[in-house]
Amino acid sequence: MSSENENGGQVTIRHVAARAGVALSSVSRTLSGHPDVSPAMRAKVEEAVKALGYEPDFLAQSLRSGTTRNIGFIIRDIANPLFALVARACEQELRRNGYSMILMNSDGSVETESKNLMLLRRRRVDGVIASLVAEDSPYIKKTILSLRRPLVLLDRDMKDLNASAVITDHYTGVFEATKHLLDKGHRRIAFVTGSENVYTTRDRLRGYRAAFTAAGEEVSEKWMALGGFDPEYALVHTRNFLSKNPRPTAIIAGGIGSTAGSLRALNELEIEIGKDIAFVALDEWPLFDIFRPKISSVYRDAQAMGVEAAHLLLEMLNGKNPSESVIETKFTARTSSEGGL
Amino acid sequence: MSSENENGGQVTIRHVAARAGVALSSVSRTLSGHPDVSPAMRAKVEEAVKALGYEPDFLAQSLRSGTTRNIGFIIRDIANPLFALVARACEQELRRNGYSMILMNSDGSVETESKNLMLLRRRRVDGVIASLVAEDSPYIKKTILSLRRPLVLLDRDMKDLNASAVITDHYTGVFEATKHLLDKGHRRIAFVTGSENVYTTRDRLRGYRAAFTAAGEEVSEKWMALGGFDPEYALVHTRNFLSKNPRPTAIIAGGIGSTAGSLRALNELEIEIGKDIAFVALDEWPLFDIFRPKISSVYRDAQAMGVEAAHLLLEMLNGKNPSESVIETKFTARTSSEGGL
DNA sequence: GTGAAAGCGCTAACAT
DNA sequence: ATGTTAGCGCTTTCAC
Repeated sequence: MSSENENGGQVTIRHVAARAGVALSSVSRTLSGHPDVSPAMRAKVEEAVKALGYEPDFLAQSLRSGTTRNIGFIIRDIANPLFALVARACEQELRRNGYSMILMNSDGSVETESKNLMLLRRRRVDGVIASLVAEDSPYIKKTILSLRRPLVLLDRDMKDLNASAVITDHYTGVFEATKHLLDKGHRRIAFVTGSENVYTTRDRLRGYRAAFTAAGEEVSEKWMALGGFDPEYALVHTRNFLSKNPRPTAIIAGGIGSTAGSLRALNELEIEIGKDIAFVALDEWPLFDIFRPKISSVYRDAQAMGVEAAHLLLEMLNGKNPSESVIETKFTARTSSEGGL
Repeated sequence: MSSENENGGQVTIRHVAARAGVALSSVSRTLSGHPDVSPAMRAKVEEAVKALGYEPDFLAQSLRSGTTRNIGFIIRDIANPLFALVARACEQELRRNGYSMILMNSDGSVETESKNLMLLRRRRVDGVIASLVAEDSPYIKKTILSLRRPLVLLDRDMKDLNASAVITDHYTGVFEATKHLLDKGHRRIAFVTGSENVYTTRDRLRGYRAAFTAAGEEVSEKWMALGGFDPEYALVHTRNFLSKNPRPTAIIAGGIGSTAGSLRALNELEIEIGKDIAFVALDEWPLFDIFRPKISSVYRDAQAMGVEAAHLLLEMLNGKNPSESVIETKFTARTSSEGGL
């Protein structure tokens, strides 16, 4: 089973050829399933391979073929449970197709993200799947263009990139959630999430605004805090909203980090969701189903995102043109969106 | 910035040498900071590198040097929030030291895990960090021995492996948790978690048993369900325990998956933790702090585990001998461990 | 201080 | 059907 001989040195195709008493190329042909190989040759080579525990060197094969069967996967933070689900499904699907995943966190920094992309380029990955920190950095755009490898974006919308994308239909879910609140009579509906330099926020915002318009109500910038996906940002701004008079009667938190921050602020101030204030979370998290009170949410299938991303990339690796795949969202009203009025 | 010329072909050290009018080896020397390089040479080479956007090929360097600066990271499931924290911290730390992480999920299968290890070997990773599915598979052990690369185990205890390990002192935390319950008067304390073929469970069980012994009480196998870390297993066995008469007055769930399953069963039966039954969770999860009622827990610092794992591996890569690093645990009593009697 | 050449492990084109 | 050879992009002797 070992691919190293007793000397500690690696067993190469050379050793196999020597032991079998044949040429290097014959070993290579046999192993790669070339048609022109006699049964006698096959037997000799297979014996030697087994006896020596030979194992082809992926590195050497890569240098030769120009293809590594490695895929770069860049996200802001693998500890975000949504990304973790995407990553798991994606890795499984890539693995089934003979690819490995190089994981890199961009830590919310455009600079780190850019460095990661450049490193993946130097590592000659066959493709990249990425959830970019921001869409509006010319620096990132330049780095991406220099990749010259198939790219799949996760929930990002950028022009002139020749990339595929898995995008979420946030609009529908957020529209329904906002409409639900408006129908109940809420008017001061705070919206706390990351900034508009990612499609995720823009599409959610579109749904939020559209629901107000459909209800014949004015939407106010005053109740929007669109500055960061991290819990700290949501904590600070939720706190701030709640100190106002009058304060919001409902809160929509976009993403798991924002939800965590918002709920922390509410806890701190001993404001009960589903009673003192209505609350809706966009995206769900582990043990979501046993959280009490039950949280009204806009759900999306993160696993499907991962599988789709892998498929889109595999298609491009097979020469197909870039394309888009849309993941749907579903709003479900539960206890947390009651009360508040 | 691009490392490809207008022909779409890769820019190699050859092109740089040609443009600078020098030998290949001189370019290599200049770029690798060799001392014997004249300022004139340096200038010529640097000009050519910049003009052509040359970027050394990691693959070719790897083949030459025999070192890839890639680390394999194998876990059961990246979507487990604890592993996700470990992975994030580990990736950051490896990246800071010039290494990349190849992520593989073993999906709870010894066979997948073994295949993953063999693939990492073929990919010539410089080292492996792994949280193995089981310690008692001779097949896995054989595969690991054939790796012949530095290995760091996460919360696993295996002999004759020449591996480093980050292990958790579950004993202390679980002892305190069990003692806390015993002190309150609980005697039927159910313990639901994964099987004893991993150190994690064995060390927790040791703490559980020791607390009973210290209290002069007998521990009963009847209240142990040590068969799987997945929520389904915990769901089924918690349900089963609760159908007994008399039923347990307290439950300890080991791991996030088990906790999820147990809590689901309790919800289903409308048994309130902290009131109808006492509950302790081993390990915490995202939004744990805002979960209500507040859950009594045994906490460990997952980020520290990731950082430690990276450090232990880097040390071995620097020729040091394998060693162990211990992560402490801390029991905190909260609302959920009240009631039940 | 610089260049020429060998070779890391592999595959494919070209012989025979 | 099998062997010989060149070369993927790089670094490192070894000459000069």
